[in-house]
Amino acid sequence: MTGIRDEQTAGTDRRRPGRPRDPVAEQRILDAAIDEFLERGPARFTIDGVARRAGVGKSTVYLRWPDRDALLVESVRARSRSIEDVDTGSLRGDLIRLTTNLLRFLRDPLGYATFRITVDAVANPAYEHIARELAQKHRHAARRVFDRARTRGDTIDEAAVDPVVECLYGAVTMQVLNHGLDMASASEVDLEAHCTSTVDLVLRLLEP
Amino acid sequence: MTGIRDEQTAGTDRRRPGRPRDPVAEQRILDAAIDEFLERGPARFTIDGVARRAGVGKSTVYLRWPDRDALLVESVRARSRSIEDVDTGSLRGDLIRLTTNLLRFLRDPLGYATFRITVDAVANPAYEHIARELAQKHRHAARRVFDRARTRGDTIDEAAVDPVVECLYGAVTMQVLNHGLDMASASEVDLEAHCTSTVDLVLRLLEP
Amino acid sequence: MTGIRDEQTAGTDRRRPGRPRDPVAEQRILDAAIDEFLERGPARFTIDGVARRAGVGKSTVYLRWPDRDALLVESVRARSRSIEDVDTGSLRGDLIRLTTNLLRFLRDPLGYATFRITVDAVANPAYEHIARELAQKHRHAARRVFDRARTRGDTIDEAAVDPVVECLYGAVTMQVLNHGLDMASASEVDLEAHCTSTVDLVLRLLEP
Amino acid sequence: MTGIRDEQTAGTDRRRPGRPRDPVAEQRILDAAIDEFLERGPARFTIDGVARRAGVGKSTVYLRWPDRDALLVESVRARSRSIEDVDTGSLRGDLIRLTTNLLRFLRDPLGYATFRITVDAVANPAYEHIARELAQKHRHAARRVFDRARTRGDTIDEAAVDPVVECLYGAVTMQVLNHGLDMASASEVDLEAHCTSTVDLVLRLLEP
DNA sequence: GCCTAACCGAGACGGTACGTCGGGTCTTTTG
DNA sequence: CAAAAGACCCGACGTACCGTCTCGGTTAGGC
Repeated sequence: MTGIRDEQTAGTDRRRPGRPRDPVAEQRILDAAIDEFLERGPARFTIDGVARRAGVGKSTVYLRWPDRDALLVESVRARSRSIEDVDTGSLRGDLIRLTTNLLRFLRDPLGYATFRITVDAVANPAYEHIARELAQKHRHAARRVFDRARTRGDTIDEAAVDPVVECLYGAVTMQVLNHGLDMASASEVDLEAHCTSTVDLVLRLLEP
Repeated sequence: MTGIRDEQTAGTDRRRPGRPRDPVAEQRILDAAIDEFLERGPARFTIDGVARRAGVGKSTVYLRWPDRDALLVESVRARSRSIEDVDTGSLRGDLIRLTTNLLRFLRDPLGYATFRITVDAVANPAYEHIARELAQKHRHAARRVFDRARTRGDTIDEAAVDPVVECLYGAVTMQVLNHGLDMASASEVDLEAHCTSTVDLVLRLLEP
Repeated sequence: MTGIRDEQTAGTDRRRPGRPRDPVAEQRILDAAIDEFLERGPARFTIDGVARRAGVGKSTVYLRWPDRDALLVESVRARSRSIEDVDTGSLRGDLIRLTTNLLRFLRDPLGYATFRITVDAVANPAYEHIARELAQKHRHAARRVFDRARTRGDTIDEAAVDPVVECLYGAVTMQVLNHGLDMASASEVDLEAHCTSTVDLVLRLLEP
Repeated sequence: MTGIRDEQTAGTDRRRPGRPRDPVAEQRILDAAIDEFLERGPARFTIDGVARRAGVGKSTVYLRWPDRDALLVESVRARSRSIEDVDTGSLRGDLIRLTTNLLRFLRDPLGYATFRITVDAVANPAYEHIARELAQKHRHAARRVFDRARTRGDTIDEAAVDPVVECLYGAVTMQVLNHGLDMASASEVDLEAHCTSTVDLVLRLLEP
């Protein structure tokens, strides 16, 4: 999946004329952007600050990203923990793992930033791309889990699959939204326990 | 619930000395703020713009709201449809109505704005108040629905109530997030149909 | 003669509501601009630098002057020695004084800057105003000198007056242009001596 | 007189190894520079613009001229009408021709540009070379005129020669400065008439 | 017929300044 | 004597050039 970053090579792998872009600068900018983001938050995230921190001219930044928002999205996207696949051997285990992963993701500053951007995307077309990408990732992860369950011979009420996934993801999101500030110090164990109980509850809906 | 707005008269109806506040200014600012918000979105919402639009000096705004975020919150809050109580005579009917209301709320620009502010509240303490208020409203609405169900003699698995509500609200939120851009033209009937099927699904979880 | 500076009160001496422009800031900007100009020259003269030096925000500068050129012109104009009237009792004395003044003016960095701006004015309309003003001043000064001569009863070839003045001013300008860099250390006495000899020469042209 | 342009062959006419410079590029750059200069003026004259216009890389420009100012000077110099010698058979005729030539030169955009550069040269050492060169040309032209007059047996007040030339050149310059904008449409005949009357006036100063 | 060196175009690089805009404060006049 | 108006300082925005640099590729003479 390509990023929002302006692509130097458009539709061709042929080398473009002129001095090639410095790949080191690219990484330095992204690193600086992450630091800037984590230190100052999304509102006080500044192109000037990123360029200064990266030891790079502003034009070098603007050559790659069209504006502040694009850099913000890209830098967050580049670092946010991806939703890796899970395979615990059972549908229940997979769903618990999946849900816990999402909860962990949302409680991480970068993950939550990604979520915020996703939320903004409904109103801000600049963010649409990253939003779609994230939604797709989550859908794919869920699909794989259920595909494996079917392969194992589990009997599943197919009509319930999509709504159940929606409920699970939604319940986790609600958790973070409603208790985000209070559960700041919740332990990993608590997270998993909560996810387990939620999964055990909705699992009944999948029985035919 | 009072607003965040600075109050001039604190506990007394006695006329305060000095020039009285322009009673019209308040409303003109709020109206202008709403317009500004709807036209330019939350990120490009500016005090300068609101003041200009309202035909008012910036300090007139700052006299009433401490900063940009406070005005943004207040103006959105003042206009966003509140979650009114529902009573259809059955738990199922109430939940369908409740869910449909939330879906409608989130699909309205101002309602969605309120949601975005709630999301930002996790990172921005300035928004904490409105976020808590909204969450509380939703919780209360749900609680009333279930209280009435108990009064009617319905047998409910009490342990499942909170998770089920969380799932319902979460599922609706996921709907808007994932299909927000695509379902722009979905009809009212579709909304209700979708909510009905979701409610019918999770309703099984409440049976003891 | 008013400057190019944006006028706050347009067509009325009535005090405007709101905080008035800080007259101190005005002067601090002009002083800083002069310093900036003298230290770095017209090409490296910078609004950022002036604002920094004056301890003033850039917007405070842009509130008064529309752009870099306007501030440059105004600051130079404000300080450049004006062509004061001279009255030595004789036409010859007056012309020597007038010519020496112009020579001194042109050899002073600010005066020369004014001259450069005048030269640029032919191509750059932004400078037209100051150019016309300077030319007019010089014309008036010469006119007064000759008016007094006529009053004293001197017989003058009227047809020669304008060309002679043109020659005198032009000769001085040529001096500065051609020897500007070399005569950096010329003394005041030298200046006057040179002007005297030129005046004595062209004075013959005024005899009827 | 050689230009400021970097010379490829330093002190030897021996062919240097490597690819020789493209002689066409040289001319294309100069042409583009002239166009750029005439369209945008000296202040907004940019190397980027010249290179773009000439269809040439920036390095090709910087290989030949050390910086923006040098290219500006060279391009103007290369095109500005040179002060050719004049020989009409009489001192009066020569001076009229000389003066008219200068007036025409100054009223031409490129000629005036050269003059502006000369004026800037007093403060900007980068322009010193072209300024000296122009002054020298003018001095030589005048010297030749007077040499021929002496050869023809004219009796001339030698002490008055230099000041008179200074006055003539100066008067023409003043003309352009003061009336530059207004006399835009003056005809060739008018120019010559004005020069004639000025020459006729100052000619008296040369009689011993 | 390669080798080497300088040129060519293209364009990225770190900088600096531009003129605009917005946030939140401060200083006047107004009611 | 507080409200209102608007100037204040600050600093980021995105753009445009500067003069330098690094590419891939071209064009000659020397070997």
